[in-house]
Amino acid sequence: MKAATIRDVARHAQVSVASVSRVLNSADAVTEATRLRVMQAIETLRYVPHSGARSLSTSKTQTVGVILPDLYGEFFSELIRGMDVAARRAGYHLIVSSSHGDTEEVSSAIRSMRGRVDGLIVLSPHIDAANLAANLAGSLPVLLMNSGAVDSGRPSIIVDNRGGAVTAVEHLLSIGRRRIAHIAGPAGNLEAEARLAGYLEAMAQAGLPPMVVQGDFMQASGHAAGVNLATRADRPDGLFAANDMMAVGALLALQDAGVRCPEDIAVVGFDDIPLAAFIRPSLTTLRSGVAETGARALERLVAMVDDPRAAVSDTACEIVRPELVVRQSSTATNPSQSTPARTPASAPAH
Amino acid sequence: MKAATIRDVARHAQVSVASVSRVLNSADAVTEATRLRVMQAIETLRYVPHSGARSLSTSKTQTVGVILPDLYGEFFSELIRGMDVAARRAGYHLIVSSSHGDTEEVSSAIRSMRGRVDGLIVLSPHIDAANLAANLAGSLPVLLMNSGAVDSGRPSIIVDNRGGAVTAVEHLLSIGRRRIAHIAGPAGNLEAEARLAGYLEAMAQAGLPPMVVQGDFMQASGHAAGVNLATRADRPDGLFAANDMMAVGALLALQDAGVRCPEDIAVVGFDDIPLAAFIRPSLTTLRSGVAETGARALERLVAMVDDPRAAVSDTACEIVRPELVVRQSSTATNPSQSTPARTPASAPAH
DNA sequence: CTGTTAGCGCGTTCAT
DNA sequence: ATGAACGCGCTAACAG
Repeated sequence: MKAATIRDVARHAQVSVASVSRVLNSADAVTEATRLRVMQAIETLRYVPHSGARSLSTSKTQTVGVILPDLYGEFFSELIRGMDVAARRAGYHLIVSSSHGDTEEVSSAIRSMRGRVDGLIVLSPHIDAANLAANLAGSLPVLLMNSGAVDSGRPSIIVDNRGGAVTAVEHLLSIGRRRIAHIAGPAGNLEAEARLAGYLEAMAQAGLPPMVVQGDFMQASGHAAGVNLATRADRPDGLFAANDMMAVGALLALQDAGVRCPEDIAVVGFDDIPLAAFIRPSLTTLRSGVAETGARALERLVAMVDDPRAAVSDTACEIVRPELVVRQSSTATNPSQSTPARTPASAPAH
Repeated sequence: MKAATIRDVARHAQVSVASVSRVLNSADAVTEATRLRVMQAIETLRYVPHSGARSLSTSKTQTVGVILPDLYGEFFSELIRGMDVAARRAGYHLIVSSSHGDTEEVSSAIRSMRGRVDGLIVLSPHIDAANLAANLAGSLPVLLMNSGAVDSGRPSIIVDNRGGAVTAVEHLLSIGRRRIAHIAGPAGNLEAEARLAGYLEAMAQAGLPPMVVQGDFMQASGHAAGVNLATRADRPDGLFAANDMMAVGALLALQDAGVRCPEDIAVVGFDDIPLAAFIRPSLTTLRSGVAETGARALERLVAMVDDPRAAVSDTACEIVRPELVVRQSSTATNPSQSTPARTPASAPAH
């Protein structure tokens, strides 16, 4: 018992396939009589349109592909959640594809998307991967995220990582911290590098020596860095981690080592994943609105898909300025230099 | 400049489309000479097969759909991550569809999948939604998850929620707790109800009166429940929350109210989401291996898709027995009734 | 208002 | 070994 096709319905309703198609998705005038007969046939045959066939005919899949480097952690889940709500609002489906480490995998993933999606959202924090993606996509609309290529001339959304990092350091300075360390993200990752650059810039600006520990965005590396920092002779009194996961890892390591936060060391993360508000002390961080950004990305891509003109005219690189969210982990302990707790402050423009 | 089709390649290589198709995906003998010419043409034309057209022709999409009630929280992100790795390993794509509250939305979502996927994984914790899904899918293979229908005769994977709940309560009893409360999940949710049933059963077994506070699986409801419990005259000394998110919410509320954990109240959650290990005190919980279960689900579905015989013979309902993971939140404080910390114990079979 | 027909891009017999 | 032709299920011109 195979699924019924439009022809089965037509035969059963004693009409042509065109008429069936019309009652299904056309505003074209159709006699109420035939409309009823068709509906009746659809009902009894339990007919459901074959979207694959429809896609081939209309060359529209109502689906967008999302290429991700990874799927681990709350950052990505929030991102997908944001895209998902926007997608269902626009009547689109979402096909996710992750774990694309090297360039080769990314290109293969993109190729396999052809004829399957109407557009692509590509998250590629590695050099060239973004442009590569845009090229490989052929005529498919592509929206780049966090590609680091601010002036690529391609539709993209990027977070002001450098500016956010500067804000983080300035915040730590404002509560009297001077020995500020940084846990960096993985080398080669454009976002990690931009955050490192911002940190270095702000430290230099303040005339302070930088103190960088290597990490890889994962919680474990943050923990290792925390252990490292806790036992140093020149233990820092401030810490800016390149993302929240590492900040949390460091926080736990410091606490286990008996270092108090924020008294002994104030900690700032990046992303504002939900977890940041749950741990104790709650984590000061830079909120980039992950879910909202994901939704925004999908909306822009859909606009490009729906309107070919938008696809060519949209050459904008939208920049998301992260917002400082002060929580317990960096609450001022020195009354003379206090910062209002839990009051989000806008990040300065850069 | 539109994308090249197989015909363009054929013309450019001076061969028929059949030959092009052969070099692409057939082991059929093809002259090395023509093979080279075709490859050459593909290269210069930057030809990429149109998977939509291929799907229509082969009636195989190499894609599976995942229908979820929600996409919020680490539970679902872990689930998708597990499915994603299994999918890419099997050469399949993943199309996710969430936010399906009522039955109507679920049915609509399933309908829109026809002709787009080769099979469906449906997570529907509401009554009938599961069977509904299986019916609506027509001839599509469907794998049900956490449907609560143990004996539906349909391929499914369900967690032994009742058994896990019993284990949780028995654990609390084993460390000397007697006034054990439960934060329940949303009414109508089969998983929540099974966990509640297990709690009630274990309490009755121990001859203790139940104490249930209503929740909805979200962190906020756990927090509210925590506030409630903290101020009660008969404040409990043990707490079993229907999932980790609520357990964490309750934990924070209790701490803010000055109630110590585990000294004053021991807490146990359910799921073992990553967050459970990060908070302090770390959370004792029942691990169901969310990512692994997701991967397993996808593998079974793919088996059904690849082998029609499997699709009919596979009528098994795989049961996942959650494993107790003891962490700080329930570490025995009474030396005479200690439980080894951080040593996972197998859940008893039921 | 309705039916016929030609594609959409590709896989696949069936001849040659 | 290779090519011509048909079909997958549906939409959209074009006639009638």
